[in-house]
Amino acid sequence: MASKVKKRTLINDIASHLQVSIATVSLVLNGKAKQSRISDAVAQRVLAYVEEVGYKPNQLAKSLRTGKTHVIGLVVEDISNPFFATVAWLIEKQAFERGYRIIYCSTDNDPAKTRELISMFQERHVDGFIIVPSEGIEKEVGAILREHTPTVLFDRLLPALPTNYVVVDGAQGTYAAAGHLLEQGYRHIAFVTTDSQQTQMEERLRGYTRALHEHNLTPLVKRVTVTKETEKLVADIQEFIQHTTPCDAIIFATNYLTIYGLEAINHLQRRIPADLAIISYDDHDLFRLYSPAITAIAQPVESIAKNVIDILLQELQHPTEPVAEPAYQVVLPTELLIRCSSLRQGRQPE
Amino acid sequence: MASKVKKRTLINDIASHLQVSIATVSLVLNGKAKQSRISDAVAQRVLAYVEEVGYKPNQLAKSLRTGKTHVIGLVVEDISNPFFATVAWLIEKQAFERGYRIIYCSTDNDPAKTRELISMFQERHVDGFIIVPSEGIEKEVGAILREHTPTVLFDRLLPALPTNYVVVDGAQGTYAAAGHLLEQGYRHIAFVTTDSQQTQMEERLRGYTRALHEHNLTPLVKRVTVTKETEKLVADIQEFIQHTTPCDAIIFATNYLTIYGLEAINHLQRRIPADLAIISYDDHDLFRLYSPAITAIAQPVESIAKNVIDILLQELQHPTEPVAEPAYQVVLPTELLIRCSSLRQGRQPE
DNA sequence: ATGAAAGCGCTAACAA
DNA sequence: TTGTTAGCGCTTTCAT
Repeated sequence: MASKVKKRTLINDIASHLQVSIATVSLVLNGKAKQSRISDAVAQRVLAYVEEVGYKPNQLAKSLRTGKTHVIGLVVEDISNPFFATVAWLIEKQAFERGYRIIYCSTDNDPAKTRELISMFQERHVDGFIIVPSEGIEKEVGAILREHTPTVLFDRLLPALPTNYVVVDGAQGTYAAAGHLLEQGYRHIAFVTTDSQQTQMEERLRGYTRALHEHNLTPLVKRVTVTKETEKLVADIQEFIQHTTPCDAIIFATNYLTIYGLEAINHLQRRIPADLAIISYDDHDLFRLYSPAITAIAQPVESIAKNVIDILLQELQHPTEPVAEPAYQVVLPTELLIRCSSLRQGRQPE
Repeated sequence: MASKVKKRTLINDIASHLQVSIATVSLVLNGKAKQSRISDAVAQRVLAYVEEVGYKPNQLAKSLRTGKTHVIGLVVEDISNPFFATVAWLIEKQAFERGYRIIYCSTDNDPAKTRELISMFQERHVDGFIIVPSEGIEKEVGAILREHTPTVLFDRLLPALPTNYVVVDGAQGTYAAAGHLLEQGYRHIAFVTTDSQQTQMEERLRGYTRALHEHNLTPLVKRVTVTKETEKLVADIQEFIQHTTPCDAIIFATNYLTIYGLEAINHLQRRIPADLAIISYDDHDLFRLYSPAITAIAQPVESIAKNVIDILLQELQHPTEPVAEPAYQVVLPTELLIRCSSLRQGRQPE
């Protein structure tokens, strides 16, 4: 032994120093002094000494023993997307206050990576899951459910699975957005979405389509193939805009599609909203700042986070009997934030 | 017992099913079959059965026994900042490939929260730390060092502590930026920074100041108080711009300061770069997209991530003797990405 | 080449 | 009221 490493304090050290048994120490530390009728005097001495030496129980050992880690696994699509970052942050904050820790990871919407992450979280024995499910992971989520690990999905759901979830009424959002554009006099409204079949994307498309049909207009839908090569995405959108005539307005189905769309529109030198009106599903700091400011269908991030964590903690504390019908399925409304990008020339928001 | 929960497979189940001892199973699973001279036949049978039933060792028990968790704690200032998000993502990717998991948390630059997070990571027995230190946590980091837990700081360092670190030469970055503005003929160049005393912020200020002094110009420095209320920040910058005359160029010391600055400039209806040239320390997707595109002092994110993880894994695998001089202290260069916001009218980048 | 057994640090049932 | 002790699931030494 080259250098003597300072040994960490153990529960044993506490007990022997104080001349009490380790059970006493453990009980006091876990707030069970009263119910085990340990004298206040002893309890005080234990607490004081623990504080003094800064003793921290080994969570690994504790978790192994109790089967509880007080850790929640949060699996989102992309933690660098402001929407997920904000929701994750709010969830973390509230969970922390109630004694739970969050560990999060991004799936990049890749089913294989999602599977790997779920598996890793299971190995680490998370007490519960919060998942933004990518396509094709019904089996894995089903397995979690079967083990009765409390789980809440958000942003989108898996129709085949009876789970708790918190989602947003995207159809209502795009329906309102299209309605707003129609009211402004736009008639050739396109919708740019991804090639994903996920529920939230299909809902957004549905709201748009319904609005157009009600006005006897033909939907103009572009499904972009999602890829890491952003240049390809931009080029794809650019080509769509160029070849779609007439087209005087576009609703983008996600905030990043809007960003690529703005780049495409810049390349084409079209003016917003003079040549082309723009609305983004999901807001972004950039949209407030952009000139002109971009109209957005905002999602209620605080409410999403609050519902998700409330449901999960409820399940964690009072596990529901595994019945066919999950107890909590929440659908929240969006809010249309009208800014300059969707207004006829000369008009002002509000 | 209302419902029988399907028991998870244990190493015991594997051993007894295969009629071998648990030691054999463990050895095979940990790749020590050869060195323990276990027959290939047995090893194969074990592997096959483990695969078949999908057995996963309990990491909690494993870690408790070995003292290794194969988890690295990553403590950054704000995971929703694209700079940290990108570096974190790159670090995670490389760590994952080498069998390590990352758990990350944001400090919001709050020393109390930082302490809490470090403490939580220690309780969870992370094998190593990657830390973006907020001010006033020398004591905590010192304690980690004393326990010989491998640690790397990045983005900024703690001058009082002999640690491994990976930082960027911010002074060189702002010096070059100021030089570029001077070359473009700007003479009244301001510098907007925060009230933080952290090394990276001081370095950035130093580079700017040196450039101006070399040209016998007076530095115009604004230190903004960082706050959650973004309106206050914007108003603060706006007031500074309004009351600083003459002023024909500004270097912002962080990307978010630039974003607030742009909002302030919009309010004031100043044109970029006709009325005011702009350069941002640290790039951002938005800056490429903005009209006009914003010149930025870009940090080498890939290189930062690679250096950080290489150093940490090196220490994890071959712990250096705790000597006074830490082995790895890396300073990386920045790159000035010249875009339209810093060019005299009519000129084009490149 | 394989098995028995001693812990890692903690909790909680049971004894005293 | 407090102490003793049997595990939680795994790794690894040592004996066979």
